[in-house]
Amino acid sequence: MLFEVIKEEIKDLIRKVLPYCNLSENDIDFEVSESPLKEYGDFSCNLAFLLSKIQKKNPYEIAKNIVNDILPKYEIINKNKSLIESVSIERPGFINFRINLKGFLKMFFLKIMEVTMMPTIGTPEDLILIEHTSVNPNKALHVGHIRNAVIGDSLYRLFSSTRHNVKVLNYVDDSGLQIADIIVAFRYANIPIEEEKRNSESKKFDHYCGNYVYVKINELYSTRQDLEIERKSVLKELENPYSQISLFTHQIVNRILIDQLQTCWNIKCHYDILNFESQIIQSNLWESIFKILKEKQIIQFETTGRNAGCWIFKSQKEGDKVLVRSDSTITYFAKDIPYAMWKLGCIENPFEFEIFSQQWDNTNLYQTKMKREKEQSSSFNNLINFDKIKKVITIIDFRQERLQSLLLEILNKLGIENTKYRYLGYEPVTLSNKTAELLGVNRENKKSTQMSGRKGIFIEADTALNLLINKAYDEVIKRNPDISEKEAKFIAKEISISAIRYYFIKQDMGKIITFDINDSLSLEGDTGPYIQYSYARGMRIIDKMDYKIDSLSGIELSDLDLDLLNNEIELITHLCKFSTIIKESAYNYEPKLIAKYLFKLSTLFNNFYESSPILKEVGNKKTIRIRILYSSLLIMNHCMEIIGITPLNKM
RNA sequence: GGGCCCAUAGUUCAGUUUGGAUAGAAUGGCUGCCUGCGGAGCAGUUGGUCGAGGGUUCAAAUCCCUCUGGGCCCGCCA
Repeated sequence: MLFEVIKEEIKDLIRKVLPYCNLSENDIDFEVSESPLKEYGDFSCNLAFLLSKIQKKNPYEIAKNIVNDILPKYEIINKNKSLIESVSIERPGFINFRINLKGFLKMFFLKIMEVTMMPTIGTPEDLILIEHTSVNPNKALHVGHIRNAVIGDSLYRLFSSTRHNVKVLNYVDDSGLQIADIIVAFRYANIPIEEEKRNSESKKFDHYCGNYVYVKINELYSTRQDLEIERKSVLKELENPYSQISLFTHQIVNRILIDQLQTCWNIKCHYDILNFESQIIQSNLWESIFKILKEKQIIQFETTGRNAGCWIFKSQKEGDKVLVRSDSTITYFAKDIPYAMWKLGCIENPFEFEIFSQQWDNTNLYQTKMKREKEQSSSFNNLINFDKIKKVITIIDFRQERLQSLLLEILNKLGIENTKYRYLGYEPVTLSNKTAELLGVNRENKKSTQMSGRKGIFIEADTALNLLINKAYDEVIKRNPDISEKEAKFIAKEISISAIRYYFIKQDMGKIITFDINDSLSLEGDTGPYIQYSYARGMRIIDKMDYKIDSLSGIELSDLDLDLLNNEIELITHLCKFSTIIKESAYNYEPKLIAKYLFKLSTLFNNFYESSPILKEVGNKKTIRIRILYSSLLIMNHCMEIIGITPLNKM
């Protein structure tokens, strides 16, 4: 906040210079940025470089002219009121500004409440829908799914804490091929529903289905053609919600889904609504949209060629895409169209909302159900106000990017304003060679290995989390020999959640993450636990303080008191960027910016901790340091909340 | 064949959207620092022709072109 104020002041000053160069504000798009080195002052402006293009003169000469002639001649800097202390020029033509340090620090301590406050960006009126996780309900989540969930959940936290109204959706494909495979396994391949020998530690049904049943049935398909035929019939029967198969499938899906959600809840992900694909099919939304697509001639019936007998969409860029097969069943892609339109609120909502279960944060998780007669209808129907939807964000693997752009193309042709619809793609998580070898995969000359549920090549999310918990538990016991087991377990779990969430959030979404079961699960360095540790150290000081200060209300200080150490100034400067970072992160949908900011903050805080003792300090110096301490912890707390890291007082 | 993404220190990555000054972290290696508010830490040191070549520019890791290497997508699978 403060940071922006200073930047604005410098920009204002530059704007006043412009007329003397025969330019107006609209002619030129100059920039004021932080100087990379202290010797160059605090802020730099690139105006002279831009002018040199227009005036065809040396940028250094132009800068010299501005700083030495124009600024003093017209008394543009008001020394008494300004935070700008001095202006200098540097080759090859930078105009550098040094701010008045004492003035800046005074302002910080005066406005400390504003600096540490979470900025408000949205209004509760703006409804944002975020869809994430959406894992097929036939297996346990693997580490790749965690990336999706953590990105989505952090965005949910980011938008919620900046005062938006956010609802989180989780799409459950309970009528597709993957669940059909599990059903075939149980019904036609004599694979028992209950695991007979519990030789694995896990008792979770999703692990059994993903690790054994799904892999086994895929092996069987290659030798038993009868099973392939059964799969087709299962798929067909799933379209009828009252068939025996559908009812059975419903039970199996629910068991797996609950186990999957348990994993997500374990790492503190929040959801609001489960959207079952079977419900979308039942709603007959597709039929009405199909009709419109035909009427508007957005799709065509193919009579010749390899797609003969299908309804297809001819995309400008992406070629032909089948929506309705020649046997009149609809494709996965086609099902996405009504769902997207429902999310955007441009079709009448056929669903009501029913409680599915409670979740870890004591909120209700709802599921969509077909609307019943009025007198029976659920009381949760205003869960989503479809008129207020401002943004629909879908977090997906980059591999589905093509389908998403096809979807946007169709929405566009339907005349739907598709700027509200935003898909956020991320590159997948692969396994390092060492980790792949542990799973019995041998691929030489490869940098990493793609995970595959079908082939059984994956690291389960629960496995990774449990490994971390054990590792953290050992560390907690080592450091706190007298701790109760219950507390140690609690702390170990919080540490591992922070480690795993931070690990998946800090990296750029456009980069493949190569997961290594040993190297990726670190508790030191640029990690979540490091951040928690810094926070815990800070909290320790507050515990030991002989008196408590009750607020962060601003204080006025004399120049003498503001003789701070470099470490302290650096920390304060960083604190002042807080709201700027939050805004940037929300604007660009980039939670990683907050992770980066938070890590730097922790590092600066640790420096402060090492170099600026508080408890043994006295007088104003102590007051100042306590305020730095409090504001640091407060901002750390805000950022941790967004990443989903629990602040700990002890670890 | 068409399209998208990636390549920066031994390793894992920031920085590329919006060109800017001496390319930053973490980790590993080496060296220090606990009678001090917690050593999951701090300080120091080691380590880089920014995949290659060309172009634009006062200025290129960043923009443009070509090439190389790696990954993904292009199903009547989901």
